This record gives sequence, structure tokens and C-alpha cells, in this order.
Amino acid sequence: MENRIDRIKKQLHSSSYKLTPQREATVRVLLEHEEDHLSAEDVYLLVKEKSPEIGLATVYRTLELLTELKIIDKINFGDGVSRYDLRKEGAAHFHHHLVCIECGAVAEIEDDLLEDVEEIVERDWKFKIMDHRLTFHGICVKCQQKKEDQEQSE
Amino acid sequence: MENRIDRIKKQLHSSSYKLTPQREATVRVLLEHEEDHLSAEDVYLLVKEKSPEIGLATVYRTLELLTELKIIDKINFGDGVSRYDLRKEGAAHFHHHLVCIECGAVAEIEDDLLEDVEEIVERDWKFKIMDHRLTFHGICVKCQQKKEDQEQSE
DNA sequence: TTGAATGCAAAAGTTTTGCAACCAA
DNA sequence: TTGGTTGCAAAACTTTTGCATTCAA
Repeated sequence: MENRIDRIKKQLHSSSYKLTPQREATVRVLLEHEEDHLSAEDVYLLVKEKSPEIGLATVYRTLELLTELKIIDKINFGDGVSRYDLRKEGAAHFHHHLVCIECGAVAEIEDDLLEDVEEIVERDWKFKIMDHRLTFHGICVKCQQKKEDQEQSE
Repeated sequence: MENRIDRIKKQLHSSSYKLTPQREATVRVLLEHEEDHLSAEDVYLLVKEKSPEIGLATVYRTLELLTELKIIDKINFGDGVSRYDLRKEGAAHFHHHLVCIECGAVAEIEDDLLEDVEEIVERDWKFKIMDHRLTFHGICVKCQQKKEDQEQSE
């Protein structure tokens, strides 16, 4: 944890930004909720628990900064808010998501499943890929199970 | 064109909605701009050209309705607006996008490049896929060319 | 001391909602 | 008549911005 904070600190410094207490508090919240997909408001409320004096604008500015440095990725699942996701260390590309349309759960896929597809796109469309966003919408295991149970009891 | 309007009319009727003049005007704009990725505001302004009495709220409500019926897909490229894209007739899945980070151009890929990936996801993650969103961010041919030209003249 | 960073409040921008009026079956 | 649909305006939200103040090198 402290290691990751240190490395992020260095990343900021190398672009001549400072890791201020507010930024550190924001980064800590992101690290503590690595599995979640927090909105700016979510992050703000969580940071506020430990650092009540922080302002929402600062959170937005920090998230923007971290996105720019590719420490986090900004993503949108179609509800009106942007969400932020820590990029795994050393990951060349943004990971993929499985969004359950029944319960809203979001799972992550770390494996890069797009290598072949990207090769095709770069070759056939002459498009130089820098990043990608891949999200599957469907029904998670739990909700599939729930449905089966319901059908049996009917 | 009239054929497609008729089919959309039937789709609406089969869910007991009407194809009102305002809805038809909206659908026509979407058909006439199939290649574009219009925001609600874009659609509103275009519809207003021919039907000046229409309200923005009606456009939003129509786009929501068409999305629900899977006639159009709502998509978000990371600028603060939702955009709407006609689903190709008979297409099982939403098509993919190439967004140029230099000039903002958006190209579409009709081919379903995800068949293999979806098979893996359904098998390994036991996730029942209903839909997907795949967008590549990178540099389009034109902007690559522009960059090369710049480098040569330097 | 100086530029970067912050907090607050206001502003900007998108999307939704309440409601009276309208319209078609 | 009745329920769906519309237009308008207001409201609700998310995100950005202006500015005085604060902070750290």
C-alpha cells in the first residue's frame, strides 16, 4: 500500500505535480476500493470521512489529474456518471468489465482478450490503437442461479 | 427508407406505442444521419429544422423509447454527452467504434470481432452476454498521415 | 516570495420531471 | 372519455470555473 503511494508520488513528481494531503487522501480511497467503480461523488464522500475539509472540486481536479497520468481510467457504464478505476500496475491496457443488467454488479477481467482483435483492427483499418474500452452487458452467475431457482419453484 | 420507417412503426405498435409525427421526425433524422453519432441536442436541432414546434423533452423521451426497443443504441465516448446510433437491421450485437484522439472522428466497424472473445467469457466467467460495447481510442489514418508530413517538413 | 493547489460558491451543461393542454381511439 | 403524448418551464444532477486564500518549496 505504502509502496504504491510512493510510486504514485514519484509519477506525480516526474510530471512536476505534488502529492498534497488532499491528493493522497483521494489516492488512498481509490486504493482501498480497488474492486469498486466509484463515481466522483462516491470518492468525495469517502475522502470526506477522513478529511472533512476537502472540497468536491478538488476531488474532481485530482481525478482528472490521475486520469491524465494514466494512474486511473475514467469509465462510463451508461448511468449518468463517470466512474474511476485504478489501472493495474504495469498494465498496458485498460481491463474489461462485465456489467450485470439484473443486479448491476461489475466484475473485472484482467486478461487482455483483445490482442488478436487489435491486430486485425490495426492491420485492416490502419488505425493506431492507444487504448480501448470493452464492456459486456449480460447476466452474472448469481442472477442466472436466482432465475433458475425461481423457475423451479413456479 | 420508407420501408425502415414502416418496420420501426410496427416495432412500436407491437409494444403498443404510437409512431407520432414527432417520433417519426426524430426517426427520420436518425436515418438520414446514420453515419454520425448524434447527441440528443444534435438530434433536437436537426428535427427542429423541419418540425420547429418539437420540444427537447420529446426528443429525449423518443430516444429513450427507441433505446428501450433496441432500435438505437446509446453510447458514450467520454465527452459529457450521450450519443445515439442506429442499430443495423438484423444485427445481433452493437457494432464497434474507432475514436481518433487527435481529430475526434468516429469510425464504425460492422464486423463482429468479438465472437471468440465472447465464447471465452461465457465459458470461463459463466457470464451470459446480452450486449457489448467496444471502442478503440487511437489515431486514425488521416492523422497518422498528417503527423508524418509534419515530421518530414521539420 | 512565488507559483501551485485548495475550498467555496457560482456557473455551465445535460437530462429528467411536473403539469396543463392536446390528441387519437 | 380515457390514456398516451407533447411542450414548456422548472428542477435535478454532474461537472467545471472564477477567485480569494492557503500552502509549500
